Amino acid sequence: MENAQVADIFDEIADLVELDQGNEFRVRAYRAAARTIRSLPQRLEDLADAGEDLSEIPDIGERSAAKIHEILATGTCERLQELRDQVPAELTDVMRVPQLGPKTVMQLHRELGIENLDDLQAAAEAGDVRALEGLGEKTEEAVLAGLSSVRSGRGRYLLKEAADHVASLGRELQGIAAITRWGVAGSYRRRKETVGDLDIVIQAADREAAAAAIIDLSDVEEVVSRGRERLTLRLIGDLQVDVRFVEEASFGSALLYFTGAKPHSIELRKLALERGWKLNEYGLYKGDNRLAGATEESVYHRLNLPWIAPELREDRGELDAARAGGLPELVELDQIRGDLHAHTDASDGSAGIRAMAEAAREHGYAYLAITDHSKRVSVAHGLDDEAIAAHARCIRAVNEELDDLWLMAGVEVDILDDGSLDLRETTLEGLDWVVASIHSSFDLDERAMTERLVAAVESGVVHCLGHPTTRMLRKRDPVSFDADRLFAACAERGVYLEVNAQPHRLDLPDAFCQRAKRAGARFTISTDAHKPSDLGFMPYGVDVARRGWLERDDVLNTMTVRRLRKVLTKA
DNA sequence: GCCGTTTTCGGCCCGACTGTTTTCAGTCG
Repeated sequence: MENAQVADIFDEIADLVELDQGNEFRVRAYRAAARTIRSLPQRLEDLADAGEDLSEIPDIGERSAAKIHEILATGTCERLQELRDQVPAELTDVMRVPQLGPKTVMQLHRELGIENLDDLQAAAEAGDVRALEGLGEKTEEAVLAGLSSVRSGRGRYLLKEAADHVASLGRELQGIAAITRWGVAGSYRRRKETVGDLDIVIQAADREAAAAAIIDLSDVEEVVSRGRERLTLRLIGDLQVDVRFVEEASFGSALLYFTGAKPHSIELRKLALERGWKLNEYGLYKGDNRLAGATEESVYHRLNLPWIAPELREDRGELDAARAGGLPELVELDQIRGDLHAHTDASDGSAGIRAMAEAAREHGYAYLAITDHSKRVSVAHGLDDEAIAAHARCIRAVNEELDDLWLMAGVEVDILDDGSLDLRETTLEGLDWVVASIHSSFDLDERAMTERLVAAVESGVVHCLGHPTTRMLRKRDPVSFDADRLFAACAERGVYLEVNAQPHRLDLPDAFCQRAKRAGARFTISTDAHKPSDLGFMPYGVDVARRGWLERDDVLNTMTVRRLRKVLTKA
């Protein structure tokens, strides 16, 4: 069993305990355990088999260790079953309605018999919600609005969608005279693959004037709440924006606090407490005396830590690494020297070889791999052996005309159900660069899928595994495979794992990057461009890599063209 | 439920805002 599955069980217990008894500390303990389990470098199953004491793991005590053993042996645990008997499982959906926390949900359950979203909708429409003690008309309206938002599946936005909002909002904020300085915090700043809302920290000479001007912006649909410190808005399209006004001396501590992630902030506050200080969004305090706060660096520094990049702030080991002086030097966008996955109109792209090459030159790249689909992907007009060979001749002819760009003749070859490849070995051996990917039979069981992927890795003719989990954000779950086995195979055979930069893919996901790196694997970051402008997706791939702790040397396409040629010849 | 150079009990990060309230609980981040 994978760690992620064990972690899911702990998270479900946390959800149900929150409803059942509302002991927030116990809930937090279960969630901390789940988070730790997810980011554990080793498999729990292996540790258990080796007779390791699981309670030695941070955030895992005697009781959680016992539960893990039980889960590994039986696939579930008694505590979870008990909770499911006591609390209707669907109440956790009801908790996702904004404004409804555990207390209110249990009150609705007790007094109105509500067990799921449908019950809640009916009760709210009948006016039963407002009749309850402590609830009123406004709450009922908020519930109805929240229900439609939960049901429509809105709630999380792709990072790129959020970036588009930030760009337009930014242009408008720039024009407001009362605003001295602003910055986006939250999961957007941590470059998470999807974001729920935008957190913006604003320093303003005149808060009233700034707030009034912001409310007046054309994108704003509704003012959700408004106080002296905070302004919450809903934009057209439903994205929620939390604006926080801060003084100059607090700008850094506010940015730090609102960037999170929450567990990272809590750990920092504990470090302050250990020294008898207090950390909040206004600064780091010793009594009434502010020790730091104007910049993030000043706060980290007083806590005896180096500044930590936002992408790492997930409480996935970054604080221990920072204390030990072992933070990674994260890969940066300007270190990328080429793109190793791109399509043309020979398969399902929309531009010719030359147009793609031109676009790569505009990005300042030294190389671009043209990797059209193989025949199995018939909807994409995939190419057979003869067509691929002919296409490669075209690519090389164009390459002859270019003196500042290596246009690599490649392919994205399909991995068939049994792990064999969709083109002949001799065809693949004649190419500069071979990406192998899955585009069908996503529902094979873990064992079969692992065999399939490992077979491709061990074929000896593949350079890189394309979008390894094949997930589509908000649309398709990742396929299941034994990650440790696959990553070990990649490390051993020198096959690169692709971090696909398509905004709806972002695949390999960040947590897998971290694990694969520990296993000794290496990576590419590529856009999978289907038209020239798609080469601009590269920043999103770099974001994922940074969240996955990857450094320059982990990423093949940070190499100069000379080194790249050398490495590929050797392989 | 976890944790410990305040150590086996009694803590657990901290503040803003709203709604339904006469002093605060609940939710959110």
